Amino acid sequence: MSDEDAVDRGPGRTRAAVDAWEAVFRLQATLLRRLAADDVWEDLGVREYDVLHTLSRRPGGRARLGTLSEEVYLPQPSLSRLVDRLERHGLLAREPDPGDRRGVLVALTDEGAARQRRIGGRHAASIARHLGEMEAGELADLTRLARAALDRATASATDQAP
Amino acid sequence: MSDEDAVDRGPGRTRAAVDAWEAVFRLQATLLRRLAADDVWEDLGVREYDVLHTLSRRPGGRARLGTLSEEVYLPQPSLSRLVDRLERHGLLAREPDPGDRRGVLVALTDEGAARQRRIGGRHAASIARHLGEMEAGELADLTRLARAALDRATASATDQAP
DNA sequence: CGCAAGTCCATGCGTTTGCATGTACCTGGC
DNA sequence: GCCAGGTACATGCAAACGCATGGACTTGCG
Repeated sequence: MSDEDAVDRGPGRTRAAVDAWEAVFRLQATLLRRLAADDVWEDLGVREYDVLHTLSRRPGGRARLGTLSEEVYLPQPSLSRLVDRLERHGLLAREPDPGDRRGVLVALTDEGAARQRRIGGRHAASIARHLGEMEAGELADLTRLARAALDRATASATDQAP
Repeated sequence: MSDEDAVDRGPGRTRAAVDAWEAVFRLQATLLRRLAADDVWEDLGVREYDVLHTLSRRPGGRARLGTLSEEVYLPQPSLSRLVDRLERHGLLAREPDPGDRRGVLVALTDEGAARQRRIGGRHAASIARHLGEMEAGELADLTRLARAALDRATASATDQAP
């Protein structure tokens, strides 16, 4: 995904960062394609499932639309329409937020929760099929390092002149 | 991104795989958003740049459209239109493939190559800014493990009954 | 209280996406 | 050489995306 040399702390430093990004990018891209291709999604897409999944791990199976928007990495207007669709399919419902009348709570219906569990089980198996070949230690290390990188990136998000 | 327990070789095995996928997915998603938000892209998008970049590392700065399509993880019709746009901007050109008259070679123009270098340099710096906080060892391990995972995933793509 | 500024979600609109299909070309068997 | 089947790219069309904006509500300050 990238090129060239740059500043910061050393020349190979940039190269190492770029290599890491490229490797992670490639891994995610091909894995996502494979997972999406696996026939586990019934009639909805990966993004739709991600919303159901995220809601399912929330107390009460509901969350504010804005919150959800950040958690599933989807811009708010896109999520709003996606919720429209899932609502039409009866998998979730909008409710007014009692504490803030501007807000909207998105809630999993029973059918939505059931659907999430069915798909979730198959999806997990699918992931295991694709990554299961890795040794347990490698898998754990990959998880740890990816989380570490995410932490660093999140931390360093504090720049830009105000 | 996922849930539940499943089969394969053990119970925690699936959990470990799911955790790894989730960590990698999150890392890529937030990093991609950050990188896309960094003001280095002039007037084109990440996907457009990816095409220029991929072409730039090819002998002659050209490749078959189909080949390119796989390398940038973009379905062929989508790439075809994306090439339309870049062609309109004068950054690349279509040429007939001399060896196969069905084929189309996509070639970087001089302007396209120059643009790629400019953006590439800034983009690399941007990556270094976001990941540079990591220790060199961690960065190298992350790269190694992501590549290993990709290899395993690619290898195990040989199933499904014929 | 009253109002200016800010937050939250929905919608208009132009662009991009991707599936399904069409057209041109290549290849192998006869 | 010819034709059936396969491959490569383009295009029609419906869906989805995302930015910019609009309308509803909240908050904080005078």
